[in-house]
Amino acid sequence: MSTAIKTFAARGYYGTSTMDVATAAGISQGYLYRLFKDKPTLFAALIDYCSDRLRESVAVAAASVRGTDPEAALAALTASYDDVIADRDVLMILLHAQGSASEPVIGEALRRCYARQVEYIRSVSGASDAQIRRYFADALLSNVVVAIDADTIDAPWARTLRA
Amino acid sequence: MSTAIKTFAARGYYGTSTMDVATAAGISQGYLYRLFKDKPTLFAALIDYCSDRLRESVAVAAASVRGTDPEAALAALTASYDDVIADRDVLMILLHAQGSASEPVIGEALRRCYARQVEYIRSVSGASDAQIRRYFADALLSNVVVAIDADTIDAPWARTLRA
DNA sequence: CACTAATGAGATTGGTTACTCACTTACATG
DNA sequence: CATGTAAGTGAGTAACCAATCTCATTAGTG
Repeated sequence: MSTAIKTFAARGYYGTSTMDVATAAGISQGYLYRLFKDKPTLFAALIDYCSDRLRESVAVAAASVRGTDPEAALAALTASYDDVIADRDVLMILLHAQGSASEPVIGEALRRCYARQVEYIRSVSGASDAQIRRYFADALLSNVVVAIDADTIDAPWARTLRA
Repeated sequence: MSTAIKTFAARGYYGTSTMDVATAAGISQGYLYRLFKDKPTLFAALIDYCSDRLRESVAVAAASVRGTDPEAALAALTASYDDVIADRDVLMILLHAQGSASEPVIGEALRRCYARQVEYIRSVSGASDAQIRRYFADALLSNVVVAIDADTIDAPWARTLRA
């Protein structure tokens, strides 16, 4: 499962063949189709997996700030998000998923992921709509910074985009 | 050029064949390879085109707020950004490009686009790093909302994500 | 031991892909 | 008219892809 994520993370849904995934996972392509109905279903399963990882991370961070005000709680969640995307794979899957959302099964999985995340964050932080929106906006900017390697570039524009 | 954008916008770099693009543009696939060296070069050209569109849009909005304070200027720019992504194609190209940034030619084009945009916005608005970062974070959230069709969904999480 | 179900590999199929190339048309300019 | 060249085509090729089908191995059960 995590090998599949690594594989898809590199070149996305369309850019990765089922053979690539099977080889990386050390199984035959045929067996892959016994484990998953088809390619969209496989990719959607990876999104669900990433969704779980994100939720776990939020849960851990939320436990340590129970009872504080929403603003401080969100700050802690943002910090934990930066931890999750540090390994770059979960992040890239979500990023690629956005581009493959026209595939129905994938689009649904992605919307499920966002829905879950928004409501969970709302419930543990008690934040307002505007605050939650800011949280996601910051997270998405972090995504892009990592995706385009702006975090390793020493230029004014890159320094501006990262905090 | 704009037909190529429409085509790639639907399924991204890896999900769109050069044949798809040629057919949509009403030319033969062979001629496409006379116009562009190879597939990555073609896609990078589209990114440059989108970069130009974005810059134009910023230029127009900036002209009408010359001399005001940075905060108000940025607000105007954000509004103009929402106009640009209204047609959804430019937006989708940029979104897909993030997922194809591992392709060297594409990654470079994308970084060029961001660099240009950041510095241009800085120069016309005089905004601080933090303000510029907020501008981009908001823009990226708008991107995602459109990409996952959250703007047409009537659910609490979707309403939270859009302003 | 015999029977069955799960787990796995390999070959195959029908279709698509990026990219090339030999060839034509149209339009110049001397 | 001749000659050069830009604009354009259609048929290829070799590789690759998702998906399925067949066959071998293992494990468990009675």
